[in-house]
Amino acid sequence: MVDTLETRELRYFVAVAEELHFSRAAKRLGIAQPPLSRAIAQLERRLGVTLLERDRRGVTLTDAGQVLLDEARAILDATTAAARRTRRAASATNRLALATKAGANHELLRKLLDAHAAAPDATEVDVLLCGMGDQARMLRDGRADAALMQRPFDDLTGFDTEDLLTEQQVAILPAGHPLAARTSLTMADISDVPDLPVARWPGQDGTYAPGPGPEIHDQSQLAQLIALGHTMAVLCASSRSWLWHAHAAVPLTDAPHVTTVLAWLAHSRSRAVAGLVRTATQHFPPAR
Amino acid sequence: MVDTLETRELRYFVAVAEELHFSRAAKRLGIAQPPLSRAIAQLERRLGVTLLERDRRGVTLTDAGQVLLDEARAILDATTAAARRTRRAASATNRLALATKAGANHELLRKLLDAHAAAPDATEVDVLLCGMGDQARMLRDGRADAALMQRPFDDLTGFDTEDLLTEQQVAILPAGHPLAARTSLTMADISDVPDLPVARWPGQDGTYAPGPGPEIHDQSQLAQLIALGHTMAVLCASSRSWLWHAHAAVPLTDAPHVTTVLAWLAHSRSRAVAGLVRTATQHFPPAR
DNA sequence: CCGCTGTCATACCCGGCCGGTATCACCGCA
DNA sequence: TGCGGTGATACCGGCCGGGTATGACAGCGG
Repeated sequence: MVDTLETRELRYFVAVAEELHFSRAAKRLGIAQPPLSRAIAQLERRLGVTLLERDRRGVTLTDAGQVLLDEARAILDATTAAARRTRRAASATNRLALATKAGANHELLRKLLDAHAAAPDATEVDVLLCGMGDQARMLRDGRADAALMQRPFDDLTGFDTEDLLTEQQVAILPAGHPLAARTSLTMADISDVPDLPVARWPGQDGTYAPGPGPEIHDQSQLAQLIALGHTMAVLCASSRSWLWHAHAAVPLTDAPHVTTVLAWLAHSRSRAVAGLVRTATQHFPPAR
Repeated sequence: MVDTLETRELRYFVAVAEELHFSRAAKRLGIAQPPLSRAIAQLERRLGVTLLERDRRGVTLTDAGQVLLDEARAILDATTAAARRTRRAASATNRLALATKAGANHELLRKLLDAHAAAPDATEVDVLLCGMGDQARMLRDGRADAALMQRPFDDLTGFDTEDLLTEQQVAILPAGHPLAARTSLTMADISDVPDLPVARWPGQDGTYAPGPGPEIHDQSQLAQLIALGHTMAVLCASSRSWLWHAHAAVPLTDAPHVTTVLAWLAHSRSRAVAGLVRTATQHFPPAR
């Protein structure tokens, strides 16, 4: 009845719960099937709960099993994150890993880094470029100490944040398109333009929502497709910095504003992170 | 080099890191000292990091050790929470544990429970009365599924919330006191009243901030002390419901408003919680 | 109806690891 | 220079996790 879930048990359970098949899970874990069955049975006995319903035709998760699956995944992620953070704290002492989207926020990042470098207690900053919402993952799994993220696009739960810059969104169009001549547009104007379907970005699970527009992986690809007149995109105003001559940016009056924030793990006790946050609050509009 | 931190290792490390003394830690863990030393050494070898500096005159934590201590505590809490949630999911199926402060929010709680009971998919609700910010702990460690908490007093990080009721704060005074005759007060009016020092509540770590006022443990004690004319307190307006004739409540014009919120664990997948949240959003002012 | 296949559970053995006791190396101290 | 007290080391025994072999059982095709 003691509630000491060993991570080994959790690893085993997650494997079985994901495969819903003991033999496959055992192979995935690199062990034989009987020890796996025994380990799961032992876990169930210790918890006093049946986690898996095994009857003819396969294995299914019980409600309790589903709960434990979610919890176990979180715990296992936390352990690997803990190991990484500990190693980083030992090796990269007095360094700070800042995750940011590749190819955006040049000026903002420059301004932040310059301000930080000028601070008296400046720590070295390693900038980690990552794509499309990888920042949250890197922050959570301990590879980064802080990140530049965007509200309302990114999932900020579990993070503390400091607002850095709020900006309008703009439509990026081929320069020659009729809509590019307008001084402003609305969301209604740009949805369902037959010859310019809006580009689709992957969601945070890596899949694409259905739609007519092309599937975009990175910014250079997007720039190319827009210049060719195959698509258009909605981006925040600072994206203007990397536009080509073949591009046009038109403000969107009714699109939600985008706030770039400095994010870090809630309850962080890192002195380096605290220093960066402090310079950020000092060099960017402190309150709304 | 593999990053599989076993919870046993983490338990051991936390004990040593907290005691800063191998023998005491071993006694606390119920094992002998040599296996403990070996386990810690093994953990350090596997991580490739020295966590503890042992030289003459005791043991101290390295920076990396401090990082791992924080992480390990969180992970261990998560495992016990996981065990509890799993057991509750199996036993109290289709029930829901709602944590709330003892002795507050009578009307609000009644209204919420009535609305929930009237919903078509009503699950049974177990109300857990707890004192002074225990709600957050019970939510985090899996003893409760949802809680009534108050912004800005309670630490809501890690929770999703739904605002239920925003109210003014009032000063609760002895009925006979001169200030009780006023129709409104400001924070300046009530600070530093020599004969009525403001009562002190414990912080979320259980300690009291220094000050002249009496240390308060619960509401009945506070009521008694106010009625005796020994202290005063600042509470949200709904506290009027339990006032005595010997009490007087005067609105505070410049105190921050208090919002009572329904809180639950972010990323919760519980159907029961979702149902309660749905009825809450329907029966309380949906948006500001 | 009967093997055949594939599932998970059971039985049994073995080796490694965890925990125990005994001891050492070292330091501060009287 | 003993003495108390620290953590580290040496060694041993039992337990438990992992392996192989096998069983119980269901679905299925002949």
